[in-house]
Amino acid sequence: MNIEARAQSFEEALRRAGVRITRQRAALLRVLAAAEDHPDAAQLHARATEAGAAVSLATVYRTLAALEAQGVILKLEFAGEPARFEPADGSHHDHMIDVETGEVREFVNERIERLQAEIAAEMGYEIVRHRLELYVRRRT
Amino acid sequence: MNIEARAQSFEEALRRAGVRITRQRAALLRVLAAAEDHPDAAQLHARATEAGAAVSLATVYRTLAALEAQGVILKLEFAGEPARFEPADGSHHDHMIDVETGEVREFVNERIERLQAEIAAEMGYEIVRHRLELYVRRRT
DNA sequence: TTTTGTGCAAAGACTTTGCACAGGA
DNA sequence: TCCTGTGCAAAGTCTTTGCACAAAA
Repeated sequence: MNIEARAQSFEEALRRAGVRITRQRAALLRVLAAAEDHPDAAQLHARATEAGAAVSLATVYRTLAALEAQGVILKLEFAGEPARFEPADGSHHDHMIDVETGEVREFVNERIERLQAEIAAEMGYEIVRHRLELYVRRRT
Repeated sequence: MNIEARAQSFEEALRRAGVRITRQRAALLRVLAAAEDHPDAAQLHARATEAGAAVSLATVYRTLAALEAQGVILKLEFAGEPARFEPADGSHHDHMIDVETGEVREFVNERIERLQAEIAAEMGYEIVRHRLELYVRRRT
């Protein structure tokens, strides 16, 4: 999905929620749509500013909250750092964080997903959501 | 392991680190050793106070940091709540959080552990630590 | 025009820290 | 005695919010 199309789908999601598309939000949606990493609120704010669209940090947080409520972005809360955000288009995946560089990589493993569901079921629960993060170091 | 024995092992760990055992720390270690749930700093503070041992919240945080640095307790950072702590005696386990009640249950699954290591290895990494949390709801 | 959004600064939640005094070893 | 620990309050970090003004629809 290209950047503009993704930004459009963010706009639709917000409109669906009865939220207005303002200059600030439009700019922020494009910054988010273009992000290939997993930026935090401050980084998104900086990128929007850099792109010439002044947006206050408060608005960044408010817009992120609205997008998250609509389920079009995901909030990632890794250990000991500010929350990061990513578009929620694709399929579910988990994260691997390089403790040396801070780089985040995504991965999926069907077997792990299945095992999680089984474990929960055995204990009498169903999974609402889960969080699996591998903090890793490059092998030498 | 009974409470006193566990508290003793905490003391030893601190002494090994060249940390003094003060009245406050001794009290806190006992509160921690007795905890069967996964209390946060404020709860530990309240329990110590209730037990008649006044400890400031700052000291609670400082002592928890020292214990964590020694590896005898683990800091759990679940989504959207203050950090919780648990003794690190037993074997490794992951956590299942009931989103309705906040109750935390522990579980282990050897297969998931192995799969995680495999995934990391395939991508050229080794795991430093990991975090697996299932946010669940009781099945109806 | 009506209603929601924005920016700012203040407040909030959790955690850490500087400093002067207290108290372990 | 010497040096670390303690309590307090202040500061720090990330995030949310009240309010008056601005701007979508």
